[in-house]
Amino acid sequence: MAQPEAPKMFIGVLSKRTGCNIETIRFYERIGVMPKPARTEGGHRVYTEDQLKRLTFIRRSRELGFTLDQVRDLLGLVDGDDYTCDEVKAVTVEHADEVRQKIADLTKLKRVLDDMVSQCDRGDIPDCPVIDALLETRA
Amino acid sequence: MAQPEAPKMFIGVLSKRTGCNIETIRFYERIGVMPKPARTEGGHRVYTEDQLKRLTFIRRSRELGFTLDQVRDLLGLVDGDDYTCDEVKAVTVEHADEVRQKIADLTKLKRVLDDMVSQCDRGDIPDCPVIDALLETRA
DNA sequence: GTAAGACCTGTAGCGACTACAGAATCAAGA
DNA sequence: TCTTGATTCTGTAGTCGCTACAGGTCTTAC
Repeated sequence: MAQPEAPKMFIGVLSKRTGCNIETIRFYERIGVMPKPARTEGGHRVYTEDQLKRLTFIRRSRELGFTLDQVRDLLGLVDGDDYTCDEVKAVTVEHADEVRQKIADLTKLKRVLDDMVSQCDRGDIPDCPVIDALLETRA
Repeated sequence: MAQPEAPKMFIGVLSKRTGCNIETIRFYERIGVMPKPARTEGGHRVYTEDQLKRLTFIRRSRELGFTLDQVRDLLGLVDGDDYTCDEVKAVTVEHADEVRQKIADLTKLKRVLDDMVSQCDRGDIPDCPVIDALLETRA
């Protein structure tokens, strides 16, 4: 029954398959969101398909802007194995709300910046409305 | 002509008048965006109104999301004293553009999160569409 | 056997602060 | 003048999420 051995999944392959940079993978291991993988005799990390799945999960979560703490929460739920949809939803809704707030803040900001710029069209004179605005004490 | 001495502006007062936290003021001094202020005999920092103006400028700029590098640029222009409105405008437009991009990115993100949540309303069953989405390999 | 490439550990850096500890100074009241 | 309590001082280390080395070892194809 000796199967032909599949080539071992080293960190470089994992990196390519997940799009997650090698240094980052090792960093995730160090902080404990990724488990310590098996090693070759020489000490190279060898990963399983399950670990690839986990890293994909982490990476996707990060792309969606979850903090590593939130990722830890999500992983904790999934690891627990008896998570409910509601629990996961709670984390997600919380995050969505933070994003909403950030968008609102940035939108306000953008308006102020645009206003400043639009007063700026007087060319190359040194008297600048942007500078004036920046020197104003906060309302 | 000996005027009654005005009370010296210590760092605490500067902090309150600018809304900028004391540690941050010292940090700005260390990295060189704020000048080294005068000192009392005992070594306490004493600030001038000009320095308050400068800190206000920095703080306002940071509130508007300029990076410290951009703030340095702006200060460099103002310090040079012969800056033109166009130069200042360039920095501001560049920043406004970054903000626009950030808003666009976050808006996309928010949509994905909302989508995920909206599929989530099945209650407390463990099979969760958010988790499924996170496990998917990127498109 | 050799050589190129991938991998290893450990440490330090980024940006923009923030948070101490432990000592010294300042200013007002008794 | 002394004391007290608030403020300030310096210096260092921590935050977040990586990223970038240096200087070595392992794997693998030729």
